[in-house]
Amino acid sequence: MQAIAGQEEDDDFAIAFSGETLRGLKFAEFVHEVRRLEAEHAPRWVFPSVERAYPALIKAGVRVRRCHDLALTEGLLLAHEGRPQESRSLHGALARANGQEAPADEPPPWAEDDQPTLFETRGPRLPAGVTVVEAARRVLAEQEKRVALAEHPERLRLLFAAESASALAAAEMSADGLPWRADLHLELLADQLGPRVPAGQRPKRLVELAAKISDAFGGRPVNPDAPASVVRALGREGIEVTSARKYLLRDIDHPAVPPLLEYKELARLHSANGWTWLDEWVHDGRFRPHYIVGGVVSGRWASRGGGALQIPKVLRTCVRADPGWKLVVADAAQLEPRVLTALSGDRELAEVAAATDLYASLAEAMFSGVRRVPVPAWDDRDDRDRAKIAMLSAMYGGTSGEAGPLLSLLRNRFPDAVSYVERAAQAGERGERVRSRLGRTSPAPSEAWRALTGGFTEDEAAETKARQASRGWGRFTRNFVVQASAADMTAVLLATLRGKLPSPAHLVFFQHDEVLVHTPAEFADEVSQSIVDSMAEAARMLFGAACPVRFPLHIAAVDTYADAK
DNA sequence: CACCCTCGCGCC
DNA sequence: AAATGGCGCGAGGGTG
Repeated sequence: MQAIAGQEEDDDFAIAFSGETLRGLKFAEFVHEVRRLEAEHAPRWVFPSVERAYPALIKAGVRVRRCHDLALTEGLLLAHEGRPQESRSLHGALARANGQEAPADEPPPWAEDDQPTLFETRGPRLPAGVTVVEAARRVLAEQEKRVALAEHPERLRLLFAAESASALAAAEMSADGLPWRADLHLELLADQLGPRVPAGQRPKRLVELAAKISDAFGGRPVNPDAPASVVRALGREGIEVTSARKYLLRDIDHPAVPPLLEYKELARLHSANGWTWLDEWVHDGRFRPHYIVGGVVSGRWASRGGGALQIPKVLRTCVRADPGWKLVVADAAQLEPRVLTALSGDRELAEVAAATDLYASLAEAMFSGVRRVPVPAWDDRDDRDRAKIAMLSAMYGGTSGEAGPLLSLLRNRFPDAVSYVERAAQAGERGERVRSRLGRTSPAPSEAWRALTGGFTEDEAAETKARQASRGWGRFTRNFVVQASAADMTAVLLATLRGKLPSPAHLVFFQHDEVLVHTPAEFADEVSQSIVDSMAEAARMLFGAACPVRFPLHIAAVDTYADAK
């Protein structure tokens, strides 16, 4: 069963279901109808945009199980068809369906200066006389035609369902919020930075460290917040560095370095997650960031405001379950190399991936039987680290340091897996697009890139620049096939899990390969099992029942996020 | 003053 | 010698 829901104009809403269309509904009536139809029929709701429409429904106390997000699917389809820059909104898609020029997209809701009303009412309107239901129906039919033209329509349909469900999950997570103990956060800030100071001022501990740094430079004032100032100060001491980055400073023997490193760490805490952040982002014991589903080209999520996907490890102690509840934290162990294994069908590597610690197992496969020559540079790293470098180099395109020889070894041992990413890299170097397992498609390189790489030239410098640009895009497409397929998998995982969770357990956080569920303690085991089952289903839906690759999870039911390892 | 860029670093 | 992918954010510092 399918229901179409959208905002007609200004304050009027419409719903089409089972041959009937209700028009001119006021918001309260609309909410009532959505709730009723959801309870009686649990239809697949077709929304012009979940991101724009669903938060208002959640706020009104209504949640739905299934949906089709026309904007997200339009974006995926456009990318698949090689025109990712075109409008994905309902009016844009309708114009295209009618063979007209699509109007420009309106800004996304998170980029708007003032609060939108209930649903989005601004931006280009549908043509006069066209209702939102008619437009949605037309675009939906058009999408189905376009999907049918794809090489793997069934994979795209799975992607659409997973991405649409992810959009529901994202809106719900924003509304529910991540449990966050502001009191513990405040304690931690006072502990490390000193008493609270007004915004724009340096906390006591940073003032002390800045003084120490200046003293170590002979009393001349140095601004540790300004990298150039630090570089100049070191220069005066006869130490030449190209920047003030942490990894460079670490190797310098100078009395200013220890306080500088400590300053950087605390200044980061202060500016990124200090009192200002707490005031702005944590209310009523919840951190409520805004997630953007598919906000990254590879299909990963992005977030706007609050740095939701960069919660520093030191603050995870503030993420605590409510009394009587638990946080079930699950992360997919080494997801990307496993995805590569499944994508490439490398049977040898699949055997390696049977182990929970893939890199340790890979080290065994790569280095047992290799006579160990005592090379000094190799002695401070163990085999597991080397195996990891080899694998990451395959997935990221790294060649520096010892990555080159290690990658060669990996290629000899696992030619199927390595050639999979190398073919993707070569396609990128030629300016071709590549696809994930379910059909997420990389954008084509820019015109500037084509101009740079396309010409023939005698000029050696230009030749070098062209090759650099070409290789750079190859690294992007090489990584894209893995990262985007991992995003496919976690989208399916999220969609499946969302449907399995026992009420009132609910998702509260998702980050690339990790989910957090907030649940009454007595359901924690059931929730853990739901996550395991969802992962298994996701693997089967992406790669088929015969795929031998294991996708193990680290799962823990904890009181605080900091306790999950 | 707004705007835009680079740097540096947090996360995966 | 070099040339490891994807992000968001705040501060500094320059420009108009």
